[in-house]
Amino acid sequence: MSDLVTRLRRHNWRITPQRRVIAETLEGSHVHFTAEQVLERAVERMPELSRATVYNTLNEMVALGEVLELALDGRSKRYDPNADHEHHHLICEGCGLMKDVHTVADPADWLPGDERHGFTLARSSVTYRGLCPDCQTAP
Amino acid sequence: MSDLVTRLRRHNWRITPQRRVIAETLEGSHVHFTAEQVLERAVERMPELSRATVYNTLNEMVALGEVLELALDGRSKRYDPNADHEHHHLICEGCGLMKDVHTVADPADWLPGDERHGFTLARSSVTYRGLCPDCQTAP
DNA sequence: ATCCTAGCTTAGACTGTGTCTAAACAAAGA
DNA sequence: TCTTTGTTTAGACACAGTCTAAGCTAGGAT
Repeated sequence: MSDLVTRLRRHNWRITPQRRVIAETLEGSHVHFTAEQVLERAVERMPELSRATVYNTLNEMVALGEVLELALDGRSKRYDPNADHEHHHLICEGCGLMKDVHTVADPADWLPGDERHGFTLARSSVTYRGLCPDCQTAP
Repeated sequence: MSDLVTRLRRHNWRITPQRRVIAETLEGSHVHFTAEQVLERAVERMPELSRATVYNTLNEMVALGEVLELALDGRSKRYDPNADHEHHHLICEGCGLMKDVHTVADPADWLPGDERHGFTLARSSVTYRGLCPDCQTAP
């Protein structure tokens, strides 16, 4: 049973068969898929599923606050089902591998008041880039 | 005289009239333009400038390490001429306004060793999101 | 059970952003 | 001047994502 589906249901959001397949596909992997990758995998379980439904559904899950939308490379967006845990991302510049990581404190604490320009801060995210163990040895 | 042009020249990179106009357009503003915005403004000074040259030139300046490419919203990339100063970004979720900010320490210090998964860290960037003073009062 | 309505899904057209290609052009050195 | 190398150009192309109009489905009202 998908935990994401449970969270989505709490919003009184109809869980149609299509939406269930999409949510389970997203959550079933430990990497963060693009919309096309979600479509590709979800279609294996529901061949008539359309591209538009995948895009619509991902956008709605983001709007509900249960999925994070990551725009990290300027190519395609990636979707992260762990919106309920504060975390950040570590990306390999060689192969694109992405891992969730946790910092020792809230990044907002490192932004002094005179650097806030009167903004109210809602959220902060840190992106770390480097080379994963595989890409260090075989560049 | 554009400081970015000076930095670019150090790479033995030919400063053609087109490249100069593009670099000066980028640096002349305190906001971070998209490629299309650079084109739009640069064309006012050099009407025959082509779109391809703007994209090529921006990509080359990024490859030289003198301009940062920001992929923050999944729509278009933005280009930041201040690649020589370590800084981060504060974005208004209302109007999209983006400001450069400085943290009190290196974000890499906040990622403990057991969260690095064997990666070598090259760079870190923090994105703060919230509402700017204008958008707080007039949402 | 049937009908109605609201919302969901679909295929495909469309848009925006960026890349590629082939040809014309410019500059520097022999 | 001629050649070589690198730059610029217009337009075709590719990819990611959105929109539209039509059909479909589920659930409530009768």
